[in-house]
Amino acid sequence: MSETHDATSVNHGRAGETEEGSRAGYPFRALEECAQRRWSEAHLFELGDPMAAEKRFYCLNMFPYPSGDLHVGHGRNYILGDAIARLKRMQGYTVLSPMGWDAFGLPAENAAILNQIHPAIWTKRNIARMKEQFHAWGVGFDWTREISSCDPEYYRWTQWLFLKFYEKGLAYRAKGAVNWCSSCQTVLANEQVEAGACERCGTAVVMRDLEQWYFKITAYADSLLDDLSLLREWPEKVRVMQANWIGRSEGASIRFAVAGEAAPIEVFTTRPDTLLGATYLAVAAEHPLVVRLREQGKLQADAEAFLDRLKRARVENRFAIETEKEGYDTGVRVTHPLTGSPLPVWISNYVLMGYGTGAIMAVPAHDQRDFEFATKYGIPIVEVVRPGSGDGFAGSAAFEGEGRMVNSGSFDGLATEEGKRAVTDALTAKGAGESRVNFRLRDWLISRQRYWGAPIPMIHCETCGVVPVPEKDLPVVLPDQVAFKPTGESPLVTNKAFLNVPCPKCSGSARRETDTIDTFVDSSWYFMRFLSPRLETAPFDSDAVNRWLPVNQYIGGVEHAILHLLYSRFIVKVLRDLGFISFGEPFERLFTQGMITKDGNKMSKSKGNVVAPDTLIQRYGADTVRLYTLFIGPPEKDAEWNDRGVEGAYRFLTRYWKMIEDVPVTQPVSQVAAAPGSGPFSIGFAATGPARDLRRRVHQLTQQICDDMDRFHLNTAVSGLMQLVNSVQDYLAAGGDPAAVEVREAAEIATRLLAPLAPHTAEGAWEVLGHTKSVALASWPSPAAEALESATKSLVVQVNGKLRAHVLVPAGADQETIRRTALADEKIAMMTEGKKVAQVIVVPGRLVNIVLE
RNA sequence: GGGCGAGUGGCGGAAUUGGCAGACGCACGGCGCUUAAGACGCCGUGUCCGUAAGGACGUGUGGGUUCGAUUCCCACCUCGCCCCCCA
Repeated sequence: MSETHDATSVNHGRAGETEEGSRAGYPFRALEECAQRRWSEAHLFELGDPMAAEKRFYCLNMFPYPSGDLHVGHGRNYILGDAIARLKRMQGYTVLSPMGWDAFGLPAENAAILNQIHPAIWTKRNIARMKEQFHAWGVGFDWTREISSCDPEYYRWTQWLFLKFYEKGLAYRAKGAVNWCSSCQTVLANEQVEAGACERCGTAVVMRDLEQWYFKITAYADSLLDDLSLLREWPEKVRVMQANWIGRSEGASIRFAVAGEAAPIEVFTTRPDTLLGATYLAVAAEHPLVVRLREQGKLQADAEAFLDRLKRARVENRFAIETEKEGYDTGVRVTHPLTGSPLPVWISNYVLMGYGTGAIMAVPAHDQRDFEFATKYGIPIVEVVRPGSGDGFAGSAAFEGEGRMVNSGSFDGLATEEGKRAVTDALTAKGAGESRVNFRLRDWLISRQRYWGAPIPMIHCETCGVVPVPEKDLPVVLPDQVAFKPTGESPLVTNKAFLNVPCPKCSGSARRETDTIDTFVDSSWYFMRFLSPRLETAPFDSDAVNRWLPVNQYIGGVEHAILHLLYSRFIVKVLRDLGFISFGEPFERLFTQGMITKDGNKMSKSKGNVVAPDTLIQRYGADTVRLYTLFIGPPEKDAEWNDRGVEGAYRFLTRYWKMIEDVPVTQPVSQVAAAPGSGPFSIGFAATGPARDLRRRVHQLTQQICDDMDRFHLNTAVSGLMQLVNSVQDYLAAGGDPAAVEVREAAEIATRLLAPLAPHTAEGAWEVLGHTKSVALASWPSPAAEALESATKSLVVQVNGKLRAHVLVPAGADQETIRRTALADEKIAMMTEGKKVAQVIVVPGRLVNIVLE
């Protein structure tokens, strides 16, 4: 800690030296420079040896994609995290608050294509710019631990992760349907598809089958779902979203034998009890049966036209509320597993290949979609469930409720739950099905035909097949020299030196995998790398990681509620099962902050409503921007930015600074109070009078602000601080003694409470108050019990629930005293005169309610 | 269609467990300071009636529970977000 610095530095230059000569204010610029120099010299934000820390707090903001300029909406995230980190530090924790860059990704590559600038240079430039902005905000990260996912020393371990997954059979290669733009000749992420068209060129996107790499996240579906219950300190909303995404449902798997085919059609249903009501099967256009029929030329000519139309419509209508159901009878017949009767197989657009098996048994009487389809195409409808009371299937709509089975032979009379079991048992006995749990979650497609990502560390050998790159050869370095113009293959194909390598197994000629790893993999483990960012022998130091994780507080946008947070949980679980770490969840407490809007819209460059922090910081100072950002509303909710509101925050800081300057410089209260033998009152706090009232008020507000901070109610913590400063001003305006020790104490408490929120100003104020150590390391205040004490208590008196009077009673008065005092009140006595009092409710410490008959 | 939120002054919002609705700030109005403007300071500011004292009403709508409801329950309306033919 630096103890020697120029104590007068912050007093130079009073306000007003900004562009607006008339503006009163405070010397925020000098304060910022002084405070930031001080933090940096003291290495305040640096963790040092992670194993040395006893009381630990890992506070993490989601690392950003370095897209360039940050706006005030981004700032909210980091200011919030910084405030929490600073709070925890003052509360005595050793805090780890690192920052890094999710630096691989598409925008860099698009910039390369558009502006002829290499993604690496573009990314580096943006990182430098954003780092400057973090500094300008006074956000304190441990920059000695900075990481960037596009550095070979980082992505080497992303590749290592891939190899470990591959070894355990959790990474595999398979054919899959992907979004394809025929004009750009490239695969698109779902996010890049806008209204069915390529976001860049507007060409209609089509689905195309490609060999892709997958991570087997479905193997962890159960534990990802079950462990959500351990995440008590996550927002309910996020847990629900993840549970829905995983989408567990119980039912049965049923196989229908296909006439003339060896492979049966397998369907999943949650209502096996309705099996006897099934009158047809429907399959998705991409279903293997359809593919097979096409290959064998068994489809009529009009079928091709139908499939083509479906495919196009699927893409175009992906955002439509409801699409008209369409079908095509394949002519194929399957056998009902229980009755043996033939059922037609239709292709329909309402069956999705991405869910279940891509085939359904259709029960028109008991599923609305099937009902609409059967009605349209004249397919028979058979009622098999009848409710105990109320209306069942009536012919105008499907009945989807529960009841007793009918028209189902020996199953008739069974209730829905019994029926499900009985039918499933019958199927199992025949070898035509069994009970089954189905998940909506699909395996994670991680290959990208893109340049700016970590190369998948695999080699394709003509003789040995797919061979992993040996661990010792990592990283597989991404070459600089490639052609960026999209061709349908990864740009890496264009670099022959990269592409052609000897096979690690047989040394024969082989080709590198040219796809890169989805950047979501990069960001699924970075929080562990921060503990040992330069380690060259492993992705992370297991001891340090086991000591510091799970992350105590994770902060980020709710838009990551599903993918990033689910993937991170998955990777952590796998690493635990592989024995690398000892914990199974990455983030103990999650906070998802709301968006900042402007004119009712999300801030974005395209909308032109971005509020840049730079000019605001220039004009009002970083602390004003920080304070307003926190004051704008509850951090978890969206909030509307209002430039006028910034003025209010500035005015407050100016008033606060004036208060600090007006406090006579004597010894700091904390030092006097720490003198031997001095009790709380021995340094001269008044026992009664305005100074006593001020002190009580200050400590009440301290209590409120401490609670608010702990509960993330930073908006009300700011308002509490405003009230604290106001109460000192009111005291002085009423003729209170500025030299009173209560004023000094208030100034000191206010400064420490302000330190996490407006750190530069608080740092300077602390110095003005005569302290030599940084306020960032001062102890967090707590209210003094004796300061909160009061001889009397004001209670509310209601008559019939309506506020009528206030009465003053001695603190701790018993119910009878309170009751008598209330009834004796002049106004209350008038109101109750001549009326019968039916009841008197006394809530000690709060109110009295007199109920008249 | 399903899930999750949210509806409080002119605006952002406050109200730990059911207990003084509108804290704090913005904006606005008045006054002071100023030649003036700005900045700053003081006062006022939910609606209606009233000169005032005071009173009535009031947290999306309707009902309920309660001595007491912004808070709990039921129904409805509106808005936002997410997943969307999930079998």
